[in-house]
Order: sequence, then C-alpha cells, then structure tokens
Amino acid sequence: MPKLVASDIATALKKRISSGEWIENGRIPPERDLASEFGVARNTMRRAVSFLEDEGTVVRHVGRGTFLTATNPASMAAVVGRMEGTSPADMMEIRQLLEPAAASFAATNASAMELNAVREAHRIACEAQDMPTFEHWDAEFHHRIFACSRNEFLKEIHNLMRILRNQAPWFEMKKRSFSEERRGIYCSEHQTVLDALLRRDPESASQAMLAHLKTVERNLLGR
Amino acid sequence: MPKLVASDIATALKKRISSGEWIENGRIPPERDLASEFGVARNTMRRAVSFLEDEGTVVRHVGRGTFLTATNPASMAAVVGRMEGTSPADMMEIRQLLEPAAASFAATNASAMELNAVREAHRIACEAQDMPTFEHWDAEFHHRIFACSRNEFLKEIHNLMRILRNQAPWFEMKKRSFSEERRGIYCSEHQTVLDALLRRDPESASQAMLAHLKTVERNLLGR
DNA sequence: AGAAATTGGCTCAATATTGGTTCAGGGAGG
DNA sequence: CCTCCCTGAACCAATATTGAGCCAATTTCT
Repeated sequence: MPKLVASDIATALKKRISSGEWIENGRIPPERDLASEFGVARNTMRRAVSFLEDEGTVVRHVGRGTFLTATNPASMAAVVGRMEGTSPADMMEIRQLLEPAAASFAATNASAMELNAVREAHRIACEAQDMPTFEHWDAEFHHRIFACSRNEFLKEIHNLMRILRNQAPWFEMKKRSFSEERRGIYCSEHQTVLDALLRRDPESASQAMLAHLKTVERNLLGR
Repeated sequence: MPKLVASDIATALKKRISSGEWIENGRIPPERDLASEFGVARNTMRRAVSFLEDEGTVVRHVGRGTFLTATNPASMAAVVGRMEGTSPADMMEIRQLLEPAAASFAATNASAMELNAVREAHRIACEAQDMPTFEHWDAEFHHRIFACSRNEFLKEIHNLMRILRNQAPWFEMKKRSFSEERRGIYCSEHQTVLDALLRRDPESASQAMLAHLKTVERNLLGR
C-alpha cells in the first residue's frame, strides 16, 4: 500500500468536495475533524488543504473555518445584493439579448391558451386610462411572453429584472419618460410582436421585440 | 460532526421557512423558542435570524415578533430559490445567448491587463494535471471574460450561473462528461476564443464562444 | 387605564472552536 | 548516515458561542 502523503489527501479531499457533500453551507469541516476522519495528522491535513487554497478552491479564516469559494449561500445573496445596483443601461443591454430570444422561443413553443394570455395583457394595456395601469399590463405582456418561452431559467432571470425595475433608480426614470404619444408607440410595437407570435414566426417575433426594446431604451435613457 | 455555527442555523431556518411551516401568520416563533428548539444560545439564533433579515427574507419588530416579508426582497429570495432547480439544459440554452455576447463585449472593451488575466487562466487550465484544478480554471477563464464585458448585470447573471453550476444536479453530470480527450478539445476551443479576444475581433470571439458552448452542451447533455 | 407578560435589541465576560505556527521525534528509502 | 515526510503535541491569535442580565416596544390580561 502506497504511503499517504499530503498531495494524496488533497486529491481525496477534492473528490469529497466534488461529491457535493459540503455544498450546503459552503463550509468544510475543521482541519482537526478532517484529519481524524482521513486518519492523518493535522499537520498533514493542513498541507493538503493548503493545496486547495493555492488552487483557489477554498478560503481559510482563522477562528471561522474553511470555505468553498463561490459556493457559499451568502454569495447567492451577495449576487442579488449587487444586482440591486444594476444600471438601467446595463440591464437594457441584456434585455435586448434575452427578450428577442424569449419571443422567438414563445413563437415556437407557446400553447394557444398562453398566446391568448399575452393578447389579453396587450389589450388591457392598450385600453388603460392611467399610467400605473398601463405600466402594470405592459410589464405583464412581457412577462407572459417569457412565461411561454419554456425555459425556466430564462423566466427567473426575467423575474429578477422585473423586481429590479421596480426599485429606486428606475422609478423616476419611467415616470420621466412616459408620455401619451409614447404609450401609443409601445402599443403598436407590442401589436407587431403579438402578430408575429400568432403567426408562429420566431424570426419576426424576435426582430419585432428587438425593435421595441430599442425604442424603450431610447426613451428611457434619452438618446 | 462539525460545530454548528450561526450560518448553519440560518440555512436550516431557511429550509423550515420554505417548507411553509410558518406561512400561515407569516410569523416565525420567538428567538428564545427557536434557540431552544435548535439547541443553541439565543445570541446565536439572533445572529442566524440576522442573516435572514439582511437577505430581506424576514422583518423584526420589537415586542411583536419576526415576520416573513411579502415584499420585494422576499420575492427576490423566492426567485433565487426557484433558480436552484434550474435544469442544465435550460441554463445551457441561456449561456449560449449570453456568453457569446460577453465575449463580443470583452473583445471591444477589455483592457490589456484583463486580457492577460484571461490568458493566464487559460494557461493554468491547459497545464492542470487533475480534473478539479482544470475545472476551477476553466470556470475562471469564462468568469474573467465576463469580468471584462463592462456590463455589471451580465457579470452578476454569470455569477448566479456559476453558483448554480456548483450545485447538486451538475456535479455528477460534470464528472460523467469529463475525459482527457475532451479536456484537450476545450483547451483548443478556449485558445480560439482567446485569440479572437487578443485580435480585438468581437465577431470571431462571439462565434468561437458559441462553438465552444455547443461542444460543452453536447458533452454535458450527451447527444 | 394599568399591570403583567411577551418579544426583539443590546451588552459583557467566560468559554470553545479554529486556523496559524513551531518543534522534537520517528520511520522509509537512497 | 542523510534526507524527506509524516506524527504528535503544544501554544498563539482570531473568531464564535454561551449564558446571563437588562432595556424598550408591544401585546395581553386584569
């Protein structure tokens, strides 16, 4: 039997990590525990963990413990936290990437019932008499298109964008950029998108959505 | 068994919350009760609850109790929760939308230093002797490309994907799909992307990245 | 209205956990 | 014999948990 050296322990550790066992809190057991579990001295285990540390797989803090990088639950919350500072310009850029694709997916995947829901949101938005109502059904129109994209991840990203858009920097911006004329333009552009969806034409749907988003961006960011 | 720390309690709490046990009043038990139930001191439970508070999962009122939030932060947490169930197929679809764009942005926006960082990650990945190391620097390569895309929102979405990819359903899949031959292919594809970035050629960078992602998807989902 | 109980907010000293470091010894292989 | 690496132990410094007490806001009971 080959002798156990630190680098062997390191690869054994990596295997354990890959097994996902410690993913939960992103924290791996104390060196002393690991050492006894693997049947080696703490010194050896320390050197093994040091390999992982050099690789960047792991970070250590005196008194706190050793943590997997980019996996701890706090990081998820941190991501969301940082997202709250997203600039409208950045988000609009990404919307122009995702939303035409969502429209394209919807054109091929949506059920008749789902398309009806999209049409309904469009109709109510067009008939809305005040800005909050219009805005709500405008958002709903976009949301329902994502809803029939058949991609859960895409849907959740849109939910994120939706939440972010209801926060501080957007609120004023939307108010500033709104006008009766623009509402009319939005409605007709939505109509174009909707028509493409009903024709089951992914390419047109994607193009129409992109055109619409460019209009929105122009109004919002004032170019 | 490793010691129970506040963050562990926090994740345990989150589980209890998402199990819907306290949904009725939207109120969770007093700290003192929770502390004794989980077998920790009140101070520790307080710190655990503070995590949830920071995340916005919960609001506290002196004399009244602690309540689940029905507003923005909670829905944000819900989004994150639902995202954890994202299927690899869905995510790969979105990666193919976002990552070529990131590469394209990077080609035009990256500083020379940032490109060096990308090259460095590529080099280490190519020289890696074992799978975890390769995987780490492979991920780092992609991450650094996003890092110089100059779009904060895009970067954060990628952070999300990165975290999700470190969770359960992906682990086996990655292990299954790995082979020495494939590693070689990935390295050469990365090289193509890197070359395009260094040439400052957005179009080629985007195409190369897309081609790479299609390879990854094929290997991962087994077509 | 007023008293009592409940509940979160806060502080503090004592204790425990955990990574960081060092050192003396032992065993395997050249 | 010498080198290399592991073992075992002790101690340090950073951080966390404990357990207790008191306060302030709120609710509930009298």
